[in-house]
Amino acid sequence: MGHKQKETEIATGGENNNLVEDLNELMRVRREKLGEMRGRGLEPYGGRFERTHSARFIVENYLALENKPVTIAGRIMSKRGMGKASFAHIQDATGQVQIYARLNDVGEATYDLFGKLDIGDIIGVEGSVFKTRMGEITVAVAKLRLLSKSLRPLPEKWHGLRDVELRYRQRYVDLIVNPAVMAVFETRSKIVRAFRNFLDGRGFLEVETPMMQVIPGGAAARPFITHHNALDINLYMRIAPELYLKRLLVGGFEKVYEINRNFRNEGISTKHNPEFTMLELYEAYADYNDMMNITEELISSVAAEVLGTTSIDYQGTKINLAPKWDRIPMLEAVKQHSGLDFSLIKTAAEAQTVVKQARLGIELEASDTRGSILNKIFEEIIEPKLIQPTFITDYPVEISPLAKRKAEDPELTDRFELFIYGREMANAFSELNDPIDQRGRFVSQAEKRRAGDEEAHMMDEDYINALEYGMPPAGGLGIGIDRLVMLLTNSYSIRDVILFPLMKPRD
RNA sequence: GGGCCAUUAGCUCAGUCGGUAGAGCACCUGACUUUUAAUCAGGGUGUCGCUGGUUCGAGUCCAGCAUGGCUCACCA
Repeated sequence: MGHKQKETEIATGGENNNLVEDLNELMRVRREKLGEMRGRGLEPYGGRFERTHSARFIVENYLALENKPVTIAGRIMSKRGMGKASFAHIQDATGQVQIYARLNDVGEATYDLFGKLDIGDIIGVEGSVFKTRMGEITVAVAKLRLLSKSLRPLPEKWHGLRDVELRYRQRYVDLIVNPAVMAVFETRSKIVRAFRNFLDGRGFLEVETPMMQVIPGGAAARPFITHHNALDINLYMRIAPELYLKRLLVGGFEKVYEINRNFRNEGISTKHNPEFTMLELYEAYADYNDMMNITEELISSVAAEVLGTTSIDYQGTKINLAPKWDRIPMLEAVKQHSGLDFSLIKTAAEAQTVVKQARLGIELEASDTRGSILNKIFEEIIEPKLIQPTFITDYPVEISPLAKRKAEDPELTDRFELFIYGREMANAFSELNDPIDQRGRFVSQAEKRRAGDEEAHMMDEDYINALEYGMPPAGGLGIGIDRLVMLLTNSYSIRDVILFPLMKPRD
């Protein structure tokens, strides 16, 4: 292997690059070509390049462009040399187009350069549009410029990059060789834009609230901790923007929303990434019924706008997103599916006994309350069955510390969650605006915390302070953007809709 | 964190009973002036994830570790 290293040293191209790297044959050859080009006065990393057309535009507008000059740029994705003429495909953001170089047309210097080009190199091409004998729309090269020399070989041309670990770790390669991946992220962008358009059109104001918080509130989750050096204090990455957005309602904003990242220090799975994107919106003088209506309209209209249909296929299951969606109170859903009538159960002790007798296979803890037991039954036996969009309403107060109690039953709240394909897609409620009740809820959460529940809410005195000034009654809604994008792009894993999902570092 | 599975060339993958490393693409050399997974002739480019162990001999068997996937737990 000694001789290989010596060659590598020679092959590194720049005069001031004396690094001896352990390069394989493929990379060594590319560096040699780089050095050779520099030696002939050709700069392999070009600058500004003005294009007149995109690949797709040329392919879709052949009649108008036949024999017309075009200037395009992109990455070489395939190459076929035939002696004194050569073909290649170049790819830009819109797709691929074939290019054709003929020795007689371009001259020896350019043809030689064309021959030296590798798959992966980025080039600019000036030429005219024609159709080959086989009928493929092609740009006949007149001038050629190397814009970026690629030093690493791309994955194979028809299997592409399959190794999921490499795909996530080196998303840039995934995007180059797997067009479907780029399409997913284009759709994601369209979905988010459609959300904003919808809300802006209804008079909502987009705002930004702190990502770094002194008290991480608004959800039950373990936060990430970080440190501010100058202040010498620990801060938490937010688990939700909720309490800040509601402070804005106190301040007088009446319709606000935020689409941004939340961070939760919990497990990673096909449905969980430590950072994920949430839409939260708040509307003063509205309630959770208004939130159900807006959820239906938002999701169905975004699907119609981005996908052109409200009837989608997710992992082989047909899902109909057209309104209206079922609205079922949790008590009723539990009664239907388990036969247990919680309206007759008044205490935690009764609930414990009844659930054990029913042999539902649900594990309970001594600390479980009537409401948390009800929720466990729901999550265990009903949630997975909610394939078509379904609102489950009226959640127990114990697991809803920020939601308004139902007027008819103070043990329940004016809250719903939306389920599609057995997954929670949205969570919303009539916001609790009674500062005294809110303080009581925080106090009982703080007790849970003391008892070891790391996910229980923390007391937030400033939030209580805000409520004491008076918050208008309001409806609030949260939608998990990543999960919605998964649904609308038929993606199996959340990692397929997040450009750079968190991966454990190598080594 | 538990269980199961995977890790071999740049990529996609074979590798039998433990006997000293294979294919396709890519790449290199040559031929070819409208090709289409271009074709034809020739060339194998490797720390078999890592560390130990068993063995005359380990890609293969055993143990530990690492990374990833699935799954359960936790969550959105």
